[in-house]
Amino acid sequence: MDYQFRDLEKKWQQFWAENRTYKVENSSEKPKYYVLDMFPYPSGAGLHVGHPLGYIASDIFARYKRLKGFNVLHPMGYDSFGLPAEQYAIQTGQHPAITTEQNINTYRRQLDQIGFSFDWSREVRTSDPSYYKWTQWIFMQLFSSWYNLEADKAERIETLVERFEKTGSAGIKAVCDEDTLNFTSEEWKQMSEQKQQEELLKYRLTYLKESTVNWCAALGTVLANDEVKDGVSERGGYPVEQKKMMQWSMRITAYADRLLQGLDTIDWPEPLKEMQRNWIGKSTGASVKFPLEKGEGEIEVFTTRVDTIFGVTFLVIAPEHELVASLTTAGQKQEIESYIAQTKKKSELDRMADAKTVSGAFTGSYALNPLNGQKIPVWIADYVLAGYGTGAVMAVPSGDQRDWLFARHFNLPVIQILDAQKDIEAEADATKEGRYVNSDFIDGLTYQEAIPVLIQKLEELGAGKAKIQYRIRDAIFGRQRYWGEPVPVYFKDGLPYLIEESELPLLLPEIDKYLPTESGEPPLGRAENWKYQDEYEYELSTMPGWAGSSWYWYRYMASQSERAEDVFAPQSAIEYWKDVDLYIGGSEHATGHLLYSRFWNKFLKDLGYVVEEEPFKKLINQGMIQGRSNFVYRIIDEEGKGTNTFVSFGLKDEYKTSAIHVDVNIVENDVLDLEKFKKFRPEFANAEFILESGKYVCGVEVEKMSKSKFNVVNPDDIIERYGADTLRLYEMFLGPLEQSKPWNTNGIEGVFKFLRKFWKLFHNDKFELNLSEEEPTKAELKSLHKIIRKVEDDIERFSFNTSVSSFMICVNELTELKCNKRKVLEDLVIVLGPYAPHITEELWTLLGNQPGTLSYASYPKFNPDYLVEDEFAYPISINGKMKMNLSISLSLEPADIERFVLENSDVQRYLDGKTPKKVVVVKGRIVNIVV
RNA sequence: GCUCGGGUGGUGGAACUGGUAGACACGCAGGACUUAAAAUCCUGUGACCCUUAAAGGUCGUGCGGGUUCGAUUCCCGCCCCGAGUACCA
Repeated sequence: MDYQFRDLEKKWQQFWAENRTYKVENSSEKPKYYVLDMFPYPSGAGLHVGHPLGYIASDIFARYKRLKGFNVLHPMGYDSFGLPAEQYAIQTGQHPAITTEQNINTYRRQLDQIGFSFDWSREVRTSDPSYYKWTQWIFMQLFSSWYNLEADKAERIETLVERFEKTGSAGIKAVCDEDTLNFTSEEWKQMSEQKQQEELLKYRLTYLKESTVNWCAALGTVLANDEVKDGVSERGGYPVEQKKMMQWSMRITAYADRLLQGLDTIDWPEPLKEMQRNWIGKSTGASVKFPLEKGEGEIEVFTTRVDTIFGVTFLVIAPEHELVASLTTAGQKQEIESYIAQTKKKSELDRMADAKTVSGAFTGSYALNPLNGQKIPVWIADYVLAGYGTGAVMAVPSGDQRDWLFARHFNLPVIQILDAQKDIEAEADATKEGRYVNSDFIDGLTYQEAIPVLIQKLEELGAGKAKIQYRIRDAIFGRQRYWGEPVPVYFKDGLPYLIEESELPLLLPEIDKYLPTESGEPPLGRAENWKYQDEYEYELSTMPGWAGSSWYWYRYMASQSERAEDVFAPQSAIEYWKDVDLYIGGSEHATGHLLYSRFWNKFLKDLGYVVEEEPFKKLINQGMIQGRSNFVYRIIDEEGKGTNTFVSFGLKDEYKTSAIHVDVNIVENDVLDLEKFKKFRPEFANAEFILESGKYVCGVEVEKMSKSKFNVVNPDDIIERYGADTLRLYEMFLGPLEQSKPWNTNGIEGVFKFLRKFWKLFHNDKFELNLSEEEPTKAELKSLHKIIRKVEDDIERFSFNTSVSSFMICVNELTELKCNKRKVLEDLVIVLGPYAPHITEELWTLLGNQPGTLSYASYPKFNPDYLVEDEFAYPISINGKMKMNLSISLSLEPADIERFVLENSDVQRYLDGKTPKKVVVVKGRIVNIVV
C-alpha cells in the first residue's frame, strides 16, 4: 500500500483512545518523569498553527522518555475562566459556560488530530466546580495563615493567636500591614471578637486592603499591573485610571526573598530568570529619617547610597506625598498647587515620555541632615514615585545624574563627596572608588569602610537603619467580573469570614446579565437570594485569571479515581510525582503565571501539603510563531482610484500601486493562485494581472498572526493535506524551538517527501511490504547507529530541528544502500516514533509487532563500534586554507601523518617547491601546513 | 538608558569543546519518464575571476581590530534587528 496518511492516522488515534495507551499510573517500578505544557485558554478562534509548537516538542520529549524507560505523566487541560468568554456573553447573552464548553470541544478535536500522547483521563478545567472547589480551598488556607519571619515560613493563623494570648504583640516578627497595634496578652483577651478579627486580617496572607487599583471603566474591572500596558488595558486597549477600592490582596511580598533565592536552584532560561529578578527588584540600602526644621515630624527616605549622605543638598518628595500639604509654606502655596495640578494632568505615558525635562517646585520648608544638622530644602518633583520606597529621596547631585540635572536646573549646590569623582561640574559621577571628602567623620574612609560606620551611627541616633527594599508589591486578587472563581467569603459586621470547608465549592450563581449592577457593584451583585445562610452578603468580586493556573499541575497528579477523594491531590500522588521535570510554554508568562505559581507552591510547601520548594525544575520557552502576510499590488490610476489590474511583485515599482493583504491560503511559495484569487472577494472576479515569467508573485511581510491580516494558518488544513506526522515534523524542522519565527509553509513538501521515502524503504515498487531478514552490512549499521546517537543527543538538548535533518540524511543513505533489512528498520522505527507516531505505529505492526506497543518499546542501544573508522579523509590546509582531502589510516601517529602528507605529489604541487615552516597535525581532525 | 537574545546563500536553517563554512530542506535551472500534466527520479546551484574543457584563483558568516598554525566559534570597539524593562532613589 502507498503511504495513506489519512486512514492510517485516524486508525491509530482511535486505537490509542480506545486502548487508553497513554493512561499513566501513580506508581511504577520505573523512575517518574513529568512533562507539562502551559494549558491553553480555549478561545473562540480555535488553534492556529503557532499553538501546537510547544505541545509537539513536549510530546516528542514525553514519548522519548517512555522509550527510555520512564513512567511519564503528560497531561493536558484548559484554563477556562477568562475575559473573552464573558465579553462574548455580554454581547450575546449566552452563558460563558456554554461557549467555553463549545470552544473546548473544538480545541480537543484539533489536539486529537495532531496525535498527542496526553493522558486525557487527568484533564482539568479551571472553570469546573470540582476543580475550582480546590482553588477556593487554597484561598481559604491563605486566609487562615500568616508569615512568620522568625521561621521564615507561613504558619497557621492559630499559632499567631496563641502568641497573642500568651505574650501579646511583643516580639512578633511577621509580614503584615503597617498599622498593626501593640498590645499585651491581657489587652488581646479584652478585645471584642470584632476587634480581634480586624487585627488578624492585618496578618493574613490574603487580606482586604484599601488599595489604589488600575480601574478600567470600559471593562468594568480592576486590572493587575501586568494587565496594563502603557496606561491602557492590555486586552482591548481601554483607558485605565487609578482608583481607591477595598480589594483582596495576596501577600506575595512575604515570599519576595525566597522567590529570588529559588531562581538559583532551577534550570530556566536566563532571560526569564532575569525578568523575575527585576520584577522582584531587591535593593539593599538604608532608610534614613530627616527631621523637619520646624515642628514635629520627619521625612523618611530610602537610599542605596547611604555613604553619600554628606552630599545631600536637597530632599525630593513625590507630589502625592502625605506631607506635601503641611510642608508647603504660605509663600510657596501657589507654586506647589500649580505644579501638582500640572502633574495630575499628565498621564502615565506623558510622564515617561517627559523623562528628560526637569520639573519640580520648592515647598518652602527645610529638613535637617540627621548626621550634621545641615538645613536641607524640601522640593516636590514627579521624578520621585509615590509608590516606591517611601516616596521620598535624598538628593545627591554629585553622585546621581537625575539629582544633578535637578540641581543644575534649580540652582542648588553640588557637593563633591569622593576624591575619585571626576568633573562633577560636567555631570554626576556615581563611583564608589576613592576616599570620602567633605564628609565629616567618614572623611578618608573607603566605601566598604564607611557603610558599617554610618549604619551604626544612624542606629545610635535612631535616625535610620539598614533596609532591604523590594519593588514587588502584593498582588491584587479581586476582579469585578462574573466568569471567575467566587471568593469563599461572607461579611458580618463589615468583616470577612470564611465559609465552612464542607460548603465548598461555592458555586457561581446564575445572573440575568453579565454586567455590573446599576449601583456599580460587580455582576455577582445581580444574583438573587444569594446570601450566606440567607443572611450575610457574599464577597461579590471573583478571583483573577491566575488563580486557577497557580496550582493546576498538582490536580493532574490526582488520577481520575482519586479525584473523588476529599483532597486537591492525594499525598501519595504528590510524593510520587513531586514536581514538574520539564515545563514548556511561552515567555509571556514570565512575571505573571510563573511567579504566582512559585508563590502558591512555596505556600503549600510551608503548610506541608506539597514536597518541593520549586514546582518547575526545568523550563523551556518556545518561540512565538509569527504570521507571514502576502500582498497583491493593485494599480492606481491618475485620479488615485484603484483599478482592477494587479501587478506582480517584481514589476510593481513601474506603477503606482497600493498593497492589499491576500489570504495566505491561496498563495503557494509566494505565487498567487489566480483562479482562487478571483473567488477571494466578489470585487476581484474580473481581476486582470500583469505577470512576471508567467506567474503572479506576491509581496511578503512578517506580522502578528491575525484574521484581519489574512495570514492565519489553521493546523486542520495542513493535516488534511499532508497529515499530522508531516505537521509535527515540519513544525520542528522550522528552526530552533526557542526562536521566534514566521510561519511559512514553503518547505513542508520536503518533510512530506521524506515520510514517503521512509515508507518506501519497507515496500517494493508495487507498494507491497518487502522486508529482508538478512544481517545488516557495516554501512547500514553505521547509518543506523549514527541516528540513534544523534536523536538522543538532540532531544536531550531540545534541538529538535537538527534531528529532523538527520532523519532525512539517514533515510537518504538507507535508500541509497537499498536497505530493507528488518534489523535496521525496526530500530529506526523506534527512533523516529516520538516525532512521527502514526506512520511508525503502522510500520511497527507491519513488522509483526503487537499493535500499540511501540510507545513502550525500548530505545535502541547505541553501539560506538559501528562508527569506528580505520581511515579518515584529512582536510589538508595550507596557511589555514583548505586545499584538498587525503585519506590516511587513523592508526598513524602525527609524525607519520606529516611525512605521508609532505610526500604526496598533490601536496608537493601546492607547495610549489617552498619548504614548510611548520606542520600542524591534529590526529583525526586536520593537517595544516604553514609556509 | 539598562538587561537579555540575535545578525551565516534567493529562503528556513546546519556547523555540539577553536579544526573541511553553507549539512538538511525549500526555491530556482537543466535533464529523464509522459501525447501532456501531476507525481517520481537524476544533475547543478554562495559571489566574483580565469578557462574550449579539465583544473585553478580571489573574496565570503553585520562592520573594524586583536589572539591563534587555524576564528561563524574566543577577546576589544562599533553598527543594525528583536524581546523585556524603566525617572526604582
